[in-house]
Amino acid sequence: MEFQKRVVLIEDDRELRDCYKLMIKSVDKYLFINAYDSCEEAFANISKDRPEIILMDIQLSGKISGIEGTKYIKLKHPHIEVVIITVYDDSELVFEALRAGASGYLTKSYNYLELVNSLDELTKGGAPMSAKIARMVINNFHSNPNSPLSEREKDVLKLIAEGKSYSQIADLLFISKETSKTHIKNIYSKLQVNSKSEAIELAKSKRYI
Amino acid sequence: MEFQKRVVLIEDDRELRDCYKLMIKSVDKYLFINAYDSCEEAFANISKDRPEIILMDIQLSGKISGIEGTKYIKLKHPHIEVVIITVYDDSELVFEALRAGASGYLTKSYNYLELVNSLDELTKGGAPMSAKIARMVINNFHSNPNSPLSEREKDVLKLIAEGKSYSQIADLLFISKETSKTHIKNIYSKLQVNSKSEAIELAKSKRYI
DNA sequence: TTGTTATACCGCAAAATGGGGGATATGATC
DNA sequence: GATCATATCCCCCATTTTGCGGTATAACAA
Repeated sequence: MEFQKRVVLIEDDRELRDCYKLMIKSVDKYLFINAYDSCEEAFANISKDRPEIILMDIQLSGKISGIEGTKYIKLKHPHIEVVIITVYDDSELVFEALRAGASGYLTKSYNYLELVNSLDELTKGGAPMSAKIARMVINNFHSNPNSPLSEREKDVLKLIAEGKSYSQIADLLFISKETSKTHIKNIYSKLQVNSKSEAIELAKSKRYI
Repeated sequence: MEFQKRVVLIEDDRELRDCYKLMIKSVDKYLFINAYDSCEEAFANISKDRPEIILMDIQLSGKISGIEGTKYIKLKHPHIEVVIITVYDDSELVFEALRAGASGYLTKSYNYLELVNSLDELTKGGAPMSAKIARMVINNFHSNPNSPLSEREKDVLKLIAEGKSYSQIADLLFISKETSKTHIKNIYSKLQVNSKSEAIELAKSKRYI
């Protein structure tokens, strides 16, 4: 049937693989094409399988990790939606997977409804995420409301972080070069640092900007 | 009842206000405290109301916008969870709201289940988002797989964007200063620019890094 | 009244930058 | 086997930037 979404699964745990397979097969909207236990195998068959959605485990026994695999897929077949399924919710791993091009990130569960809802979310243009992941992703945006920097100083520091020089900042903010230098001196003194890189590092780690 | 979450609504459309009020009142888990049509009024009563969740419209008739209001709340009462409810899904507005400290972002709907599910998501530590918003947020992470830069060059450019000097980059990557200069020269030539700021600007706008 | 913010100026020595040149070694790709 | 991309390293040089030391004014808030 043409309206069905073609789904491929990459997961090296046999039990989980069978479980997901059953869940997907039971829904009309999705057409379960194949399951592989490594990216290598999946990629060898990708032209034949023509998946629209790939469910990808992140820790795989093969040479290619789920993150590397995601990068490869988005490079060669950008229209394919990759959803990560994993037990790991380490923040760096999550953000790496998203940077690699994943369209969703689910922490493993045998819950039937959760998986099907996630596929539905994806199909209607969403980005399925488990609750904890969603919070991590949102928190990534939050800036610290207790920044010691004034609004103007934040403006200046943001431009510093974009690689602008004092003179460029002056031009962009319609102030003199000396004023941008003064702002930067004040920023350094507030943050107790004495170079651009330290200021950027501290401000980013504490989310002052 | 102590287990109930205290909810305050800030919304200046009377019809929507009544609608949300009814929805929230109908669920045992949530205690509808009050509805206001401006941040000013809500803030005047915040110590009395002691809300744990604030549902906030983004375009308000008062002087304080929903985004300003969110900033204020997260500054003075960081434990309060703010969820934005709005008709607008302009990407800059969404990201501004999230940077301001919002824990969720819902595009308005009179759908009962959607609202209650969202509050439940929030309560269990998630970040409720409408499908389209979730995708916008995730897309914000995606890096361009067609970057002309090599992995090493990306490493170098990322450090440039952190304000590091050639010598600092050399130390961090365990290469000589001359090598970092060579990488940067190659980056400039690939991106057709000739300064740090141009390289950062172009690379960020095209998501090369 | 004191403090913060935003603006502006001067001088100076050290550091960084951007451009020019050239070099070697390792892979992959053709 | 030739070519290309990548990653590493070196030299020179003029110009700009940076960081630090000052000082100063005007607005506004606590």
